[in-house]
Amino acid sequence: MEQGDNSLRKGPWLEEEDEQLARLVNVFGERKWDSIAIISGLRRSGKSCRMRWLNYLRPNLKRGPISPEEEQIIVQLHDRWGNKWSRIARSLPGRTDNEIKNYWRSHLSKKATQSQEEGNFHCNSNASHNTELDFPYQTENPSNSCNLAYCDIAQNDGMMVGPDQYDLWSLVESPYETRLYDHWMFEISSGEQGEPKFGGGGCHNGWNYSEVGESCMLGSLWDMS
DNA sequence: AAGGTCTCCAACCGCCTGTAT
DNA sequence: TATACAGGCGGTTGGAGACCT
Repeated sequence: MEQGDNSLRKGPWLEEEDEQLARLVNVFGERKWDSIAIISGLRRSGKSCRMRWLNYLRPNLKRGPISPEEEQIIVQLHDRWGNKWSRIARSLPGRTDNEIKNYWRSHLSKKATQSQEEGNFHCNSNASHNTELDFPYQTENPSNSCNLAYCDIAQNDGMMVGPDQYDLWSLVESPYETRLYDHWMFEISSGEQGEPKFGGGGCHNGWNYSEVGESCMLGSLWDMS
């Protein structure tokens, strides 16, 4: 599908293209995709570069089949949010929205249709109140009411990690991170028990949380510093 | 073994939103 | 405030491999 010298390349990525893109992203970060596309000399669109990075090259991506636990989470969150794949993906570190979308279409949509016809496919009350299913990254320590919001922030910054893998305090080591941390702690402490400050927040099993990630993203905070 | 069909998934497309000027 | 541009998102497509007849 290549034409003249000025035409953009399409189709599968070559190994050399992947390497070149990864180099550029490591230098410039996950932003300015059009610029990265031009500088790289890959003759790919910025969108194509972004897609390739997010869905394939990004570190910490999980490979391999979706586990039954992940499937359960997908089903549950889809039941709650519908086709909000990127939002669902935020709850599954290492999985991409594209991957989840594909998995849903190929594995779960039929199941859902069948079960709905049988009247038993729905987020049942047991599942919807199961903290582990709702919030898979909750740690063993319930005294830390920040886990959920913290996890969401990490994912919004493209760091696909859970609290058990990530050093919470490393967030406060640079100026912008300090602002993020201050903002985050403020939002957390502003939420009242059982009364979420943001739409996605709430109180589960005595835990208080708010989905700070939706209103406080690192990208915008960078610009504040 | 060969041809047809199905499944999966990487990649593209177009629309929408947010941000910069 | 208006406009242009970049990025994000969900829907769709096309190709490769698996499976079936």
